[in-house]
Amino acid sequence: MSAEAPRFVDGYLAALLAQASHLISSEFHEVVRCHGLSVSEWRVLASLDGGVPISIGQLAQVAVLKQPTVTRMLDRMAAKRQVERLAHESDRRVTLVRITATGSRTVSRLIALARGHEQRVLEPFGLARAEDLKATLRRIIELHREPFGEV
Amino acid sequence: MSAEAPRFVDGYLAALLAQASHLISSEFHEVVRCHGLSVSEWRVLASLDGGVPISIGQLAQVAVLKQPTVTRMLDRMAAKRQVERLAHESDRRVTLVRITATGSRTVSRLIALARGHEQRVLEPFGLARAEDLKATLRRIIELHREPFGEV
DNA sequence: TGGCAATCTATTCAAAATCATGTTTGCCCG
DNA sequence: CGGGCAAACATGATTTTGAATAGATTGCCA
Repeated sequence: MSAEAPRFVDGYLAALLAQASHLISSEFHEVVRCHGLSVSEWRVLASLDGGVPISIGQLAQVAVLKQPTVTRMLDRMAAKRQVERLAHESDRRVTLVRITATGSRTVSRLIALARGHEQRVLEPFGLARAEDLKATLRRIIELHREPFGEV
Repeated sequence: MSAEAPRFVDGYLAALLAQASHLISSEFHEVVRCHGLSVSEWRVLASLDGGVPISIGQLAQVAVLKQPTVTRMLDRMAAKRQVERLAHESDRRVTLVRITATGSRTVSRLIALARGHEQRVLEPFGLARAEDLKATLRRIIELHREPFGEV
């Protein structure tokens, strides 16, 4: 019967997003480590999956990392032949990054596992509510991405 | 008319959560910095708001930080008289942490601003959809919190 | 066309986070 | 009781991160 004063963080959207993101990601990051990748490497490879080259800046945005972090990580990952840098055709300021066949093999396995994990996470909510959640998140992202964060 | 092959990360829940969390939080973190706090300090103070003492472990969970990080941060914040450590009555392994009056004043201002920011973020979605989002996030958190993460 | 602001990546270096481990306290059970 | 084990926080060593900045290239415009 005691009316617990609700904590600010239990109702604050940013806190809920951070907490949910952290809990869900952490679970899968154990799998990632078991496959010999760091969390950041997994993010980079997952972001590059599909084979379409993107710039370092875009990669940083998608992988939720800072540009200097990505630059350094690419050095290591290129040494391991997981990714490769290539020049932009018309703009020589830009360095494009592409996943290699080696990197692709690695990340394919992990993506399959990630899909399985995601499915287990979303199972209690049902398809409709799961899609609704994703749609809302996508809309939030769309509304808050850097004004000119086009592809 | 070209059917773009959808990127994995555009449909992957963990990626959507991370991206949304990052974008929303980052926006407000600029305000935090302007008030002379680091992002982690803001998280700690916001987590302690309300005045109820909690353990360092709990604080780490709520603030989405590791225990050693919190321990060291508390040293600095205690020196600035924003928080204080106190002993647990019955279990001397536990260190409880409480926000001070000073810390409370600081965080109150920020919380007011955070509520304003949150409102602007959620405005495009309407009250019902906003509450629905929060409810889903809370349920995800509940389902994935450490088995015995009781208060 | 020359020059200047803007854009993009690399680099630097100090601060912060993290892993592994140590220390203290509590708990359980023979 | 007391030894073994687990929990909670602190600490030490190392890695990672990030803000600031440099370097290189491009776009703009007078």
